[in-house]
Amino acid sequence: MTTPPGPGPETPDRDPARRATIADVARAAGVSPSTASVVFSGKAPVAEATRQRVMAAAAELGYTGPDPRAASLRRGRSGIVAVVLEEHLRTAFLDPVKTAMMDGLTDGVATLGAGVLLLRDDADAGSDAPTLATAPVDAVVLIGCSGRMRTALDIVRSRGLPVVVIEGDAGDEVPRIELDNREAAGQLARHLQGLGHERVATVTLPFDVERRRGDVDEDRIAQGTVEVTRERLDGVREVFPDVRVVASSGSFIDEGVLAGRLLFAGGGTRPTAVIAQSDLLAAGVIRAAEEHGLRVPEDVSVTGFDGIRVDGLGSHVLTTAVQPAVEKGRAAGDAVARMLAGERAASIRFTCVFREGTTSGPAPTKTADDAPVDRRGVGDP
Amino acid sequence: MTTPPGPGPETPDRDPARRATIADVARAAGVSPSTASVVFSGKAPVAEATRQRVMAAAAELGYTGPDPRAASLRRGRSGIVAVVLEEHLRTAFLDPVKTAMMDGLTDGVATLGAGVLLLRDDADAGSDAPTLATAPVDAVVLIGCSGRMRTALDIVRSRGLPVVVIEGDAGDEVPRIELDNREAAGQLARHLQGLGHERVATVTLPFDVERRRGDVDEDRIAQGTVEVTRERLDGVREVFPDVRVVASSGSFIDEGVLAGRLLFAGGGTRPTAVIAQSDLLAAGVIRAAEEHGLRVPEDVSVTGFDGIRVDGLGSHVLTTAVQPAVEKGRAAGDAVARMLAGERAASIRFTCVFREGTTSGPAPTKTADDAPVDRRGVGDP
DNA sequence: TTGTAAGCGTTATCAC
DNA sequence: GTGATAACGCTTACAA
Repeated sequence: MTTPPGPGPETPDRDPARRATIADVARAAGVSPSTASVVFSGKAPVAEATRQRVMAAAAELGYTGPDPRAASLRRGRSGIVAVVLEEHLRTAFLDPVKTAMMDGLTDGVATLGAGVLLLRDDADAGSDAPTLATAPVDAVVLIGCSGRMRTALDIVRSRGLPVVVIEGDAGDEVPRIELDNREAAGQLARHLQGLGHERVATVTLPFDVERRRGDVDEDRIAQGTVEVTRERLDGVREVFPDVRVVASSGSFIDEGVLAGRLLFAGGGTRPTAVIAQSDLLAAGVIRAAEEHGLRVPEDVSVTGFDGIRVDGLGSHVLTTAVQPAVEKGRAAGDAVARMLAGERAASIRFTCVFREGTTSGPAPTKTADDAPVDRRGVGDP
Repeated sequence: MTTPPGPGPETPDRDPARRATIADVARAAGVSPSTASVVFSGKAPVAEATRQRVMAAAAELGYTGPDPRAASLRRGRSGIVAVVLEEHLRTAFLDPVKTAMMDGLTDGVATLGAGVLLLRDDADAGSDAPTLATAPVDAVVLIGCSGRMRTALDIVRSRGLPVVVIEGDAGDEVPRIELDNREAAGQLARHLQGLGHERVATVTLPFDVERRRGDVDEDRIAQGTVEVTRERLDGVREVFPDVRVVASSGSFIDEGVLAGRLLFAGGGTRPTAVIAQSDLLAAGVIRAAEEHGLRVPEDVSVTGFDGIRVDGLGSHVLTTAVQPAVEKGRAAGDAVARMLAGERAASIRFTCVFREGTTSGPAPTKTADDAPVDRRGVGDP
């Protein structure tokens, strides 16, 4: 009685305003829902004739495949991996290293059949944007290591989601993808030492969420929460214990310029070599040096870190530690995949490759107590 | 009978290996599931005492809130908006305009309580990554206008998802966010015309998915599928109908360099002004000009498009059309929000602002039939 | 190869 | 303010 004897299956017993469901399709095709489901998932063999009938019915009803929401509830998987960045997207993607990493990551999770949901670690109570606490994700990748990462980590753990950390320490339970920051930085420092440099300064990434610029004292170093910064600094200090430490507020060319001005314009003794903790910072330092009439590498050597292509470096080739950024991302994706498969993912430590460029050279022979003359007098009143 | 008289609620009638559900919490708290649900959603008033009991039970059971998958099935919303990019992520995020747009977009969708899922328009059958066809998203934002966008559009429409297009034409049904490309380009051209330029070339974005570099003939222009490219070109041709057209394969400084070399090294007559369709291209053109010993703007004027900050431009300030990239993204987010709310979102057309910089100047006075001498002889054998 | 049936964990609705 | 009930749309043992 509920099904009026209409002129065929094209008059099914359902509200036409409603979207068709797989049950509708099955009914129209005269098969069971499970068969229809299998036709779409391909998880079991189906007779070709049956398949055709189901597809035809689907086309007829405008059914375009299983509702992902229902499927993910049933399967217990959403096919989405959250990536938690510690900053504004614009900022995150300004950093070529992060971009490369993201690329590897999307690759990595794609093999697992997942997509990447961008999340910020400060998207909290205020807005009702999907947070780590509410997003339908299967796993989480944490990038960076700000203080807020602890919060993120707590949420993730209480949700019981697999998690991988890139460049950060989340305890032994959590697999991490890291770099031999200390060793690579040490190598750069030794390179400069071999060239005879003694008055060396280093321009670092931020030490903490405050991201304050300028000279840094021991206290702040000790209290720093950003692992990478400290590791790279430690590597340098092994070689140059008394290195002057200037912090930037982020990995940008402009920040490098600011730090460089501080180093070169200041009245004190100028360094003959600057070890920047990123290529972008290094590019800025070089620019600042040139602003002050200093030649690179004749008057001052500058090294970077990352091994990315930096625009605006002119003909310089940066002496730097090349890190496998894309691979790092891919490794994170793989680790997530493994955890989702129930395996235990191990932490991975990647190795940087030292690359000698044209921005480092022999230390200038000392003429006086001071550094080379500022040929353009920019720093003078 | 099913609940053994254990020593209290901490011995609930459930498999302890399973994650607690809201039903478990409700049972432990001695309330109904609906009440427990309301405690978490806050969608209805609950007595404080009840609330406390539920929260306590949740804490006890390690329940951290509703399962997003189940909630999204029930609600019919996943809180996720897909963003379809026409390229590799790394490539997409290399483009400052896109990054800025993405930023605005995440802002825009956040007001709606949604996150952004990154999708590529070629992530198809091959892998089983979540595609437009299978991702649990509430709405879709299409960026760009490659040929593959049509496919994406078909999928989206058959799924009945709200969709917004940024910089592309998807028919009148689909709200779009666009720019006054033609007018803005025309303005730049008139600016150069006013400065006396006659031999003008333009370096364009790609015309089609092939992205072939080099001089372009009428046929290819006519067959071009990329709206932006054509619109900006049209604007220029209104003023300079015979402009030489050189296509790049993307908005990159390097591409600008290649195009610039073609223009400046070639034996033919050199342009006195180059209208690049993006700031990055313009930066490359400038670099190429300087390679060839040409001064900007004395020997050749160069204009860009976008108004982003370009690193590596030295002291130049680009003459360009400044587009409101972040606003575009936010507008897309807003449009999606409106559509999700059942309203009909209108298309929006943003306006660029002409900015005169230091890279454009009066046309050099003609000395011979040829362009200024290549002072460094780079182009000579 | 196909069908039956039992959920997946929530939340909207409505009655109390 | 709280509770019973019925979906939401699908998948997958298991049985036939």
